[in-house]
Amino acid sequence: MIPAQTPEDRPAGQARQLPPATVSRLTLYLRTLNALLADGVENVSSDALAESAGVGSANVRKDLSHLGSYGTRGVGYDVANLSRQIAQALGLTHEWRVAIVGAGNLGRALARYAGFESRGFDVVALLDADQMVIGTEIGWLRVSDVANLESVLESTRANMVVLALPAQVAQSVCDRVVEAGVHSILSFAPVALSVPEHVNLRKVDMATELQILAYHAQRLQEPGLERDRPGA
Amino acid sequence: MIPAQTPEDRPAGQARQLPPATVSRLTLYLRTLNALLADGVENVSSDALAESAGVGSANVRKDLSHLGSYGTRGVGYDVANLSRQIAQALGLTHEWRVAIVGAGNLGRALARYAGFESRGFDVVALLDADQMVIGTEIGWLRVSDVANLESVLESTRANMVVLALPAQVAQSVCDRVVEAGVHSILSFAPVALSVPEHVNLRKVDMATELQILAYHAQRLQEPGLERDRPGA
DNA sequence: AAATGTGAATTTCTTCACAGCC
DNA sequence: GGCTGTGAAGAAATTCACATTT
Repeated sequence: MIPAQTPEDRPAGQARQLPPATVSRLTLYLRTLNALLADGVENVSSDALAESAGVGSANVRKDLSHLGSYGTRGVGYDVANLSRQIAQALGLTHEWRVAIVGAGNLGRALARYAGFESRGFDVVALLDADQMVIGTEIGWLRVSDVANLESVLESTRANMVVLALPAQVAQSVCDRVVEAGVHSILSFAPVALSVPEHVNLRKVDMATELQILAYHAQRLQEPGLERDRPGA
Repeated sequence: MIPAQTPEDRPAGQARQLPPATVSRLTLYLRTLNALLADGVENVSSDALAESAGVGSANVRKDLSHLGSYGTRGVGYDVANLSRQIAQALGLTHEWRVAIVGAGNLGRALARYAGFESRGFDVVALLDADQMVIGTEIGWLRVSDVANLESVLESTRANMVVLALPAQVAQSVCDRVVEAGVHSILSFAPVALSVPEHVNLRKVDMATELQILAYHAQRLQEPGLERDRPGA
């Protein structure tokens, strides 16, 4: 009978489900907005945002329109307000406590990465399986034994986990993390992990990125070598 | 008008431009195939590949069909052959020499990351601006002075560059890299870089990934407006 | 005049479903 | 029977273009 909810229905600022492509671009806009904010800039156009994110301006406007109408025609967007709206839509007003599993080269680099702290992500634990590493201090954290994963997650109330460990052990640690009730996982392990439906898993894979570059590079590099037909 | 050219036109093994989404999945299939190869498995079905890459099997078949018909109906794909075909399509038969700029935590982690070497990417140089770090050995490499970027890129014949440096200096180093003739760049700097048309730039951004996780986590966590209570 | 917000058109990507081959 | 390869259908994302507002 009554439609579930018309757009005007929802409390201002409470967007319904955003398209995935939009979500990832919103993070880019947010970064630009925060830089502008630091510079004291008050207004920004969709064109300027598009430029700094490397997308089209119509795309920016459509993305932002999913959050509501926060722009002013003829003027642009208020930097401070839009930054706030995006942060809220992305859930960055919550407190996120991140545990990093794996204190190898990558895990250590991540633990010290200033970008996390400055964006509202608190690194609350660093764990490893190597007895030589457990107990040492890295950054301002003491490395915990991954054998105690469950209790560390609980005592630190971590609600996100970053996996920075070898492919061989990634799945089993991942299972324990899920079992322990953490449902947001970012994996750097070069392997596909399987998780239950309700778990959010994202992957970052550096070798994959290089391979994609290789594909494009190769195609530029041999423009017409063995091509029977020159040009289009 | 006459269609440009039919698929049968192209020399076997010389694929036409692949859709971007396909390229990134091919890297996943390749990883699985190489693992199977190491295990001595000879055949694999699109279903099995789909499972290990976390996509649908029709998607796998469509992706692979862009390379040509390398499967056998009723049987599946020959692991060794398919691995070779994908590697070739991705341009991994070339020799890729990677220079890493920035020997901070992340740069060091990348320099030691075994995943690169094992996938045909040769890390040939590591550069930094810090006099305390220049000249020290990390992994197999001696850290060079980024002031000599151009000559290092030339002498090592690097054809890819990984940027692992702070946002403030990323653009200027990026410009020098492009000017020096390297057209494939993977950036870990949390900033949008602008490059000429013909340069391939990819970005990996850890803070962005966490923000996307935060968005999804928040939605699960939100005390449902019209959501069922998560009790099951 | 300037720039947003948005339906409509377009392109790209995914999924379906089944013919064809082993 | 089992599994690939692929047109056709469907869904998602992007781009266009312009009415609308300041």
